[in-house]
Amino acid sequence: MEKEKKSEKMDDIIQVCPECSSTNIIIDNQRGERTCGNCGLVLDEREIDQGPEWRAFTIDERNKRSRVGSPITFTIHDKGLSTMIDWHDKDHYGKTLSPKKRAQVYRMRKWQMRTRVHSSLDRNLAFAMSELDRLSSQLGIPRGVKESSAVFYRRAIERKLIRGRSIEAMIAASIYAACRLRKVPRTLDEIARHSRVNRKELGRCYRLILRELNVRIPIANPVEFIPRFGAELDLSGRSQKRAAEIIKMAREHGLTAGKDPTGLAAASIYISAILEGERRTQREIAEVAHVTEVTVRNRYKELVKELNIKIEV
DNA sequence: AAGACGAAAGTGGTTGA
DNA sequence: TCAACAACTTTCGTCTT
Repeated sequence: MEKEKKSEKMDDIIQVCPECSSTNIIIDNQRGERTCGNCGLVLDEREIDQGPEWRAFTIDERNKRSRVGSPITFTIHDKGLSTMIDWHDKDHYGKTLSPKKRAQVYRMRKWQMRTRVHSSLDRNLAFAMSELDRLSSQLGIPRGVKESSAVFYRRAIERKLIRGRSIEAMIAASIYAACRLRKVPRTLDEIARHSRVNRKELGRCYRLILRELNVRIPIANPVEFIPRFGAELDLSGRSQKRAAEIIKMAREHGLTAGKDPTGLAAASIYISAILEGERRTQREIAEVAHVTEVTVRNRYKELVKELNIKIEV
């Protein structure tokens, strides 16, 4: 019964394809596209996902988890879920409320405000989230990672780690942790530069988060830096791929332990760029990798020697 | 003149007693 | 808590292209 109603409604929405006037329109909820099954024309790229909110494994689960309300997000201090009581003393027909009702609504509003933003925790969160917004947009951090940062921060609050530390520092550390976890490498320096927190404090907060929240984050893999550095140096995909291969070889030879991953990435890029005939100077590479020429040099000497790579000048 | 190279001294963080 | 330690940086003079 329900289902029939729904499909009827769907038919209303779907028109004929303007290109070939076929009615065979395919809806791809995964990609959020509507395409014509006949000629392949994409009709609409931003179809609203009408599927359930979460993954469901049984039919029962699927029915229970229908989509309601706006999607929740961790980046708004109350996850976007709190109720709003509007300030007009009117009911929803537009009639003025009786004095008794009005007093009641007034009290409700008052408590609403008190419980919502005015508790110290939420004020903290509200401030933290605006800082998160600012930082992540300056650093160009993708949405998913931003959400992870928010989750870290919330957990940090739960464990009472914030008191006595600056919100800015903890937010910055949360972002760094999220970046590491989600493999969107940003260095401590980069984050420190955009926040008012110095590197040292940031590092301390980061380690605190790791320890107190029991997060295991794999050590940064130099390979993850290659696409970003490569793009900044305007290197071809071939060179980047080759650089990644060099890193892999280096790891097999046990050359990566204890070394600065950005330095390794820089050295492998230097080598691969030469091998692919796209030579970049050590200084250029050192600059985008935020290490010194000397480090690039040392690493690359080491790699060339240990891996028997021959470089023609 | 710019880039590459390497030595020497200094710095900040980790480790083990 | 402190010293030893490895990795990295800064600085600078020399060599190569």
